[in-house]
Amino acid sequence: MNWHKDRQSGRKGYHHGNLREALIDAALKLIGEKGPGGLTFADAARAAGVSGAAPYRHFRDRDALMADVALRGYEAFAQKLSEAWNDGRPDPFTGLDNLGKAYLGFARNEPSLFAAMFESGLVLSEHPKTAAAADRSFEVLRSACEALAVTKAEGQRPPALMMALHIWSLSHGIAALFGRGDATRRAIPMPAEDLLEAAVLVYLDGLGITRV
Amino acid sequence: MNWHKDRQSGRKGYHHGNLREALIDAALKLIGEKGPGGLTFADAARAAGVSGAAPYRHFRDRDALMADVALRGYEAFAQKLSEAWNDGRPDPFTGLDNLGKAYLGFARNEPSLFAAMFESGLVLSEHPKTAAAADRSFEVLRSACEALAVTKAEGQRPPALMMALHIWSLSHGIAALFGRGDATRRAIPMPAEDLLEAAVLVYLDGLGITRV
DNA sequence: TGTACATCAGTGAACGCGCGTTCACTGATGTAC
DNA sequence: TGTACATCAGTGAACGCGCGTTCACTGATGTAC
Repeated sequence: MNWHKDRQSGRKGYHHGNLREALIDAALKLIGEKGPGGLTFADAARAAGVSGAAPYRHFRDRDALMADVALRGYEAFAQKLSEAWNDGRPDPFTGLDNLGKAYLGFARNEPSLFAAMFESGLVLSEHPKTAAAADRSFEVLRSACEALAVTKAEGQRPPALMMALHIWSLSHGIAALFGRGDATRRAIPMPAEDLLEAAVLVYLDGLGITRV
Repeated sequence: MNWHKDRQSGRKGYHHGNLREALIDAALKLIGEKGPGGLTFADAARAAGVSGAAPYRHFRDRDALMADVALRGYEAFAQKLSEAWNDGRPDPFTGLDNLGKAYLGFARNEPSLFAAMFESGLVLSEHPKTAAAADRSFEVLRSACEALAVTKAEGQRPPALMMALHIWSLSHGIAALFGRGDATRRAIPMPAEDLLEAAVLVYLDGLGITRV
């Protein structure tokens, strides 16, 4: 057995084989344990089982590693949101509701990715690939709002961009304040999902968008 | 001159006289420069012009210092919000609008305090005084929502707690995503204040609360 | 008013530690012929 | 099919640095008498 791969460490010997991915995984675990500020290059190397110099073959510095973690985060996020929205099936209202639940679910189930994406102090304009992935996940929300807007007669449609920014802010605020998966969550007397669902219903009502 | 106080350093000689406050000020500056994660005990001591051991006379550890900064933050925040709300004068709608603007203004003008309050990873339940101050600032928002709710006939009034949580989340989401005073802000094609004002109007409309 | 004393805020030197970064190196892999 | 060589991923030792924390200490302040 064990011809090509060391099953214990996941290494092939001198060469790791997949260090880049291993460092990202390690970073994710460290962010989960100590927050985005607790991520160090040395720690990630240790967790991946390589020497402290090895990460320099793959990332310029700690920020580049963080940006890559955030990139994975945004990609997974867009995926989850997209699945939840499901092209507005069975109907846009249900779809948007699922979208909101997916947003909160992501914040709760992937607190490390969420932190890397939104709380690591990354300047997105310095990491274009990460910024593009972030835009793609926002695009899901935006097209959902588009679909809801067109349920209204032309001329009375609210701007979908505004709707999307409103609902994004609402979801994000609830996730950041009340929907976390760690000890920094603030307690409220209801599930975050219910809070969001109620807010979105009231908001859509205010726009005159109601279930048929 | 200079009988009691060294005007240059703000010190009285061997004894600093006001080290606790000086450390909080220093911490605030450091958070502004390097983010909440960039705050170290040693740095704060250096900025306050004392030896590295001196802070231990006033704070158990770095977290205790951070909690005190956040406490000051929440106190200032409650003050600003309260002034903006102005007991619902001239009318609750204007008051709530001003309240929202004050929220965003605080996030923009006091990014260091804002970060200490919401992004430092502080566990509020471990710092009761800070938690109490946070509650007091939320209370301003809650009583504003109460005042708006009672403009509706009894029996049709939305629960003020829910309203307050919704508007808080919305304000917080907009502040965190689009309303920052630093490079981590995401660009949108409108002022954050306008975005929030529009959202609150739509939301109140959805609750059937409209200006008379 | 003066003096002796208790209190306590801040000193500065010391310690161990972990981080970031560089460097010449070594060993595995793939490929040209 | 075999061999020589280029490539390059990862090593491990080294460096300077700054942090957290402890310690016996010192000097300023206030107060009891």
